[in-house]
Amino acid sequence: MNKEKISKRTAKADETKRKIYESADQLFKKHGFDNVSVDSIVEKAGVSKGCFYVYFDSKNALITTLIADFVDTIDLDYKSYLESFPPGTMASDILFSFVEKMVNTIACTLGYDLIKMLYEAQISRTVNTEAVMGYNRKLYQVFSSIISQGIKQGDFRTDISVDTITKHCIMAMRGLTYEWCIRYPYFDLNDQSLQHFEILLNGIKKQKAPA
Amino acid sequence: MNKEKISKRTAKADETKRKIYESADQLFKKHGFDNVSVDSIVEKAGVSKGCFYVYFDSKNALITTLIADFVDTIDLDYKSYLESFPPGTMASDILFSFVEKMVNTIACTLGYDLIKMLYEAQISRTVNTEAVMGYNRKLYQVFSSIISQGIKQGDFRTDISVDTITKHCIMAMRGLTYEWCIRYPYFDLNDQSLQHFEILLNGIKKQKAPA
DNA sequence: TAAAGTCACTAACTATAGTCAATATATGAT
DNA sequence: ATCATATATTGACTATAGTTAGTGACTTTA
Repeated sequence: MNKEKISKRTAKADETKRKIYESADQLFKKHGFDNVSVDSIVEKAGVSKGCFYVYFDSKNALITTLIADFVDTIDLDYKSYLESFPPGTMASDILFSFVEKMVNTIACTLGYDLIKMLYEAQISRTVNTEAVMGYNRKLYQVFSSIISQGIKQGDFRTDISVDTITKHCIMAMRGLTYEWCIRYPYFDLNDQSLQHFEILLNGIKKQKAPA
Repeated sequence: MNKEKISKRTAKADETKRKIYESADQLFKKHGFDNVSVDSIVEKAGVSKGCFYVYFDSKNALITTLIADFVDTIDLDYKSYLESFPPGTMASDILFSFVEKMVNTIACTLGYDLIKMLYEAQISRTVNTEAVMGYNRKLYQVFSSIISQGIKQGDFRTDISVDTITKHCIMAMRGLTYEWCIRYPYFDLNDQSLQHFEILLNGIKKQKAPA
């Protein structure tokens, strides 16, 4: 009976959750993830600590929610970037451009602190990062369509499924990003990613007809 | 004047450090990294908490020391494994066997808990993991010699340096391991690694003479 | 509209990593 | 032997994430 009802009570609850979320967002942007405590978030939001844990399972969970919301925007941007290529463009060219686009987003738009936090959250597994690593993430569709195109153009191998190649590519990108995180700032994500994908792409392309 | 002197004092200090190290090792093996507090370690070792922080910078630092010690043993094992191949074996065959060997070591000998802890420690960067990720790690030499052999045998590309290929291979292995950590247990490290290296190796091999 | 029930919220609590000023003890010089 | 110095060690302290029993406000039901 009490489903979907916007009562005075639920309205207040939504407002409380929003206040916590906004306060955290502002504090994180100002001081960085590592320098903001739950205490400072709830103080700014004007609620108690226990209240925080009603709406978020953990500090990491809140951070991951923030990131997941961002990822959604990012993936939409990726999608429109992909659609900006004129039909008939070689898939391998698109792939390289797209890798550069991703690298730029990771290193510049999102930035080291945020990405490091996300990768830490992912591996600590104290929080559900499905939105970022789930195979239904829009990013997989974007990659998938590039690979499909390469196969249609007769340039890519056909003995491995589109789905499999897609997963290996995204895993490689994640691996590169992890390496960037642990070696920062002594690792040029752009150079290394392009070099790595040159090798990987070479392994995905159909071999030239043997003699 | 007081360098390298084994006095009653330094002997006791060494003994104290060893006690902490051993106590931690035993407790970690028994309860897992996540379920052992610094308090419980110092209690078992019979020293104070402050004393712990004289010998180890953090709990993570102690864990990483334990892991680094283990890694040393592992790398020696890798080296002797490599030397067990008869001269003239194809480098690409060695590479695949070696990947399987590494996967087995990671998943079975070391195990999920330990690897997850290491990867968390690496990315949190609250501790120096040079021993594991430093380019002077023995593992790089082992990989390097496989790649060199492939080039000598005329099977691998020569337009990228041995050093570069080595780094990309190890980074790929690290990426696979990271993926295993975040998707455990729904990710078959063995299958995925072999499949991934099939692609990567394909990209490293010299193309068959074009028609 | 009054009682019963549900839900948002509080604040004091625990657990645990890490710090630091004070203390105890070994060593070296006179 | 005695004192001064260096160093190993202590334990009470802070900081911070997360828990929980309790309270009061809102909603439903009779």
